[in-house]
Amino acid sequence: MPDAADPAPMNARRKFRREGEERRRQDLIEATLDSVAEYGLQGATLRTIALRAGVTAGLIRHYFPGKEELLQEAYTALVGRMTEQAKAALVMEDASPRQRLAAFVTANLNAPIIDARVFSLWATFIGRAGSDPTLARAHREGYLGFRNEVEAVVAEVLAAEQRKPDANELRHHAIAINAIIDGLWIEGCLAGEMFSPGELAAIGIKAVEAELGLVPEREEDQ
Amino acid sequence: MPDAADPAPMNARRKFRREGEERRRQDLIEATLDSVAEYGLQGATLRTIALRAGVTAGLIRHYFPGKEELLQEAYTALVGRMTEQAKAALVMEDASPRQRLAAFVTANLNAPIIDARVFSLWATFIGRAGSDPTLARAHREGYLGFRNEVEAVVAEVLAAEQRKPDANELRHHAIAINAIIDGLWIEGCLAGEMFSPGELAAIGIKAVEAELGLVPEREEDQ
DNA sequence: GGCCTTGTTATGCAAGTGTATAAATAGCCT
DNA sequence: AGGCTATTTATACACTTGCATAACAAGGCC
Repeated sequence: MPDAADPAPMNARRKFRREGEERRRQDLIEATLDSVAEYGLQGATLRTIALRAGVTAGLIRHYFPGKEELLQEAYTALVGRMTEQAKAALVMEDASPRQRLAAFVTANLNAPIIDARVFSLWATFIGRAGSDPTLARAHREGYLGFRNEVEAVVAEVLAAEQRKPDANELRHHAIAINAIIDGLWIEGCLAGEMFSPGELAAIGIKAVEAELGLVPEREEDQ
Repeated sequence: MPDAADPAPMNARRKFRREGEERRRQDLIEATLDSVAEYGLQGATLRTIALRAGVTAGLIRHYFPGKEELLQEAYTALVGRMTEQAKAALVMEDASPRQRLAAFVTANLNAPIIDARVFSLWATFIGRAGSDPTLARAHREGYLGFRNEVEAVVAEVLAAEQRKPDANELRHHAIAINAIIDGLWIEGCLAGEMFSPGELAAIGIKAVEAELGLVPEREEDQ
């Protein structure tokens, strides 16, 4: 599509800038995620991605062996970002284990983790995990990492309450809490406008504390 | 392109049987779901679907205006089947509300609802809900129907315990329980072999009863 | 400034896509 | 049994897709 009203030679070769390698790869990956989120895997063609990245399709092959690899790298980048953000909420200094757990739940049930675009991406990719071992492994690792984090905090919380759960108990708590967070995350991503701000987090904290058998805090302590 | 050296008529027209209309549509929808589950939306081409259904691609156009409509009908059929199965566990005569709730949780966390194929389908379609209003509405309706069922049972359970929750309390319980079931469902579908049989259901029941503040039953009562 | 490397564009191609249309035949009706 | 009709197959087509290759020019280097 040449620009119609242009005095300069119509079939002039497109101007371009040379970006650094890392920058270009990053841009291409981001454009890929955008395209997948918006149009799905089928709509994310090399041309669409290139258009979004502001380059022409051929360039992609300069940075990636093929489309498959681009998609895999994009997915890896996505899960990396997700788990990183999620875990970031756990590094609170001088906070009680219980507060850290609550903060963790809250962080996972608000923006930017509750986000329709990220959810769309997650669902699109995870739907292929059943038949794509690469995706399956990427997910498995992310999931187990997340659950281990949960299990660690749970152990701290219970220890602070003088309770000594055995390994299986701990595992079950982690699985359940993980499920609560995942389930609420999905609900929030898919139908965010059905919940008032902070409502999901409040529901999540109450559910998690009930699961652990923690006695509700008094109003003024919160 | 006639085959020159062949005595028998190589290019004989393929034999076929005429199936009833409803049967054919059903077969085509099933073949579509199979194809999507196995190859994803991009891999589910008309030819792939037709091959799986044992017909040729052209026939699809005889039953559906286009691929788009076929996919939508397939998704509608899927969510219909899912919610139907889920709710079926609730129609237990002469069982206490608490037993019915437990049965509901158990049913949702075992085969055939815990199923990698169904999950793959769900994820693939739901990933497009963000940009496809038709899919979004189909999901929304299924989700709300499910949550209303949950809310109804929860109300019965609490009533049986002489507790009178207000509307908001009830809603929050339903949202949390829905999340627990969804989250465990995902974990089971994605990594079923990580859990022993019945383990997810046990975790789910405990979590749900904790959420509702039900006191654990004594061993011999279970 | 003029070259040289290589990031980038442009063009081409074979395979596959959804859709349209024509040809055939299965199976019901009389 | 034989014709009719609508289901089904077969073929064609325009278009898109991922990938390959050639032409080009941006920007560092001397």
